[in-house]
Amino acid sequence: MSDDPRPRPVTRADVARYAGVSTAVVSYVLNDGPKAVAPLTKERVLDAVRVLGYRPNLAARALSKGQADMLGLLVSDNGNPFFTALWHALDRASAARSRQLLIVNSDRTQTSTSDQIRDLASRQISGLVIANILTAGEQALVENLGIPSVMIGQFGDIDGMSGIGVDFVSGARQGVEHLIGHGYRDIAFVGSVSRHDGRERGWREALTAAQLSPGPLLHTTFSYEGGYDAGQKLLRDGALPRGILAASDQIALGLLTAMREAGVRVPEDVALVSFDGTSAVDYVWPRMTTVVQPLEAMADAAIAALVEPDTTPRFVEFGTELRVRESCGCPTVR
Amino acid sequence: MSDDPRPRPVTRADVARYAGVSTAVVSYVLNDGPKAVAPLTKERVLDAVRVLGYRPNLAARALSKGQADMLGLLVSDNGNPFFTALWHALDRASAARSRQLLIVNSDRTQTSTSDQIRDLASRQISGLVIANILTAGEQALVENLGIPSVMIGQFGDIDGMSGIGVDFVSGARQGVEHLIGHGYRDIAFVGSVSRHDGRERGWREALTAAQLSPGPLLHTTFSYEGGYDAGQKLLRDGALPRGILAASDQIALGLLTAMREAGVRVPEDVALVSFDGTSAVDYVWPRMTTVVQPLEAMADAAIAALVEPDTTPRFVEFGTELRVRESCGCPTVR
DNA sequence: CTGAAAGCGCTTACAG
DNA sequence: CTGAAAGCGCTTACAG
Repeated sequence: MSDDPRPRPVTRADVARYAGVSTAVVSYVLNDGPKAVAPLTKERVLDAVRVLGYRPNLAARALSKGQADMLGLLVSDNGNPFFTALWHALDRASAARSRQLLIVNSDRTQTSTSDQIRDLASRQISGLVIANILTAGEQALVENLGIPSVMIGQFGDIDGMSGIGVDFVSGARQGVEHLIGHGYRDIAFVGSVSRHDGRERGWREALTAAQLSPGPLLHTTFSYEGGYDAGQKLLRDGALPRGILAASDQIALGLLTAMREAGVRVPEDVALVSFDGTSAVDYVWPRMTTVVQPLEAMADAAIAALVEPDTTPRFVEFGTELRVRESCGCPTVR
Repeated sequence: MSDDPRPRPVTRADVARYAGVSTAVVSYVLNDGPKAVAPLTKERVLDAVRVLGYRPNLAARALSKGQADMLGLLVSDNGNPFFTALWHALDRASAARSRQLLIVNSDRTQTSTSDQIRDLASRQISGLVIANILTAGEQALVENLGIPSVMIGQFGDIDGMSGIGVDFVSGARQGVEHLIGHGYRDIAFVGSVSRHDGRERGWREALTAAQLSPGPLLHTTFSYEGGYDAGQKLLRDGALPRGILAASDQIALGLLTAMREAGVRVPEDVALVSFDGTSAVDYVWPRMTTVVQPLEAMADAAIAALVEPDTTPRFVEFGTELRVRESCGCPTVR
């Protein structure tokens, strides 16, 4: 906290006066347009900017242009490591394009998601990254507001909206095929209830292709607790599968804990492969073999879609990569 | 992405026209001042707002008031779970006071911290939370800009700036005393090189008070890798301590991995206590006994300091709480 | 209690 | 190539 009153900031008018030009010219120089400026005049203006330490008032610019150089980000759970990693990647990508990210967590019980969207709109954001699932009404609101938007990490293409996704089906298949490669024959899937989640389908496809019958299928929440509960259920039911594909790292961590508490060894008794590739699964033992989502590339694509908008909605799908550690039964490498 | 052109938004003038009043009156109603409005007039205005679905343009308001209802947050590493948790808490706290958080990561190599501070200032933020260490120049810049600011999670009081901290000394003492309570006599500390970090002092004090001589002291970086390296060094040096206080959860996770790789059992051979209390240490085995920082309360205090500014800089220190799990040698509870 | 009007600091169509 | 001026949508001192 400062005792001094806020000093009167340097404005465009000060710069214009110092450089002996009009404020319009200052704008032309600073924005590289829309008019050309004579080289010498330009020099004088830039000099004035430097000498006076001028910084444009971005609120004024946003008002004038009807648009701020900020992008909104709607996430559903900023406590979840996957969203944290996603945010991190989006933050880098937007910084690279000189955009500020305004993050809004739809977890907050006080404010409805619709209100949060309207809030962002009233801040004049020029684009919106949506990292959670919207209701039809919320989706319509975004469209009505006319804010360019892109969904990221969703279960698939959603009509009328641009999206960035990952090939869940082949990613899950990669993971299951690796487990099959270890010689395991009964392989379970622990994931969400959504029928749109390709991971469940990928799991089923891989097993069917190998002429194995899909093992236990458990639906749970996308969290550590969800994985823990699912693990306990598997243990209660008796017939433990030899391998498990978890739909997220957090679920896998919960499964790991449940197994350990029951004295079931991973990977000797049950092998695990997770999905996401967040750093959290590198800190446990055994380290998790995981299907990695290329978050950096996905984030870049999302920001690019907003910054260089293209009128037609597009859905871009990225491939995944299997990162082999020890939880699947592979030997330790370091 | 939407095909429609951005619709012309409803403005204050539309509301005024619909309600049959001046735009000034609309402002008085919406801002509850500075002038009183007759109850019936107020009703009409609120009705118009509702009917037209009016939302104030916050860029215009910010320009007019010279201040946006946004707070800046300067963090040094948004990939670090501790900062993530801190951000999460600050996000909640600022939402509770209807402020948006504008986060800036000083990790980004492209932009200097000073430029990031100026960027935030040009967005007309009304306050700044600083979660990293500033140079004297950066600190002076913040003061010159006249932005109310508060440092959080620092190593102690910094003159001229408000701060929110934690009692590192007594927190570390709590952790070490717990290890001493287990009967361990040689207890190491793994932390940062900073002489301002009270955790090292707390460790020393606790041992001295118990008439024990401080065990190995290792300085490393605040990261998983830093902990891993320190662990390897301890192992190389031969004489392993019976207990270790780690200055952060991440360091402790690194130590845990190093011990495991060497076949050293935790807590049977070496007991561990960490500092921070992030959720990451609950997912490993053994779960980490940790000195918890009250992030929610700290975040509330930080935001409060900015929203209800008080002219004189103050330093507020919070206490910590020991969360006992298994890494210290205590029996499993669940 | 209400309104007309100036002002916040930008951008940009228009005129020269 | 440059400038005078209107306009963006608010807030608020001033007048009534």
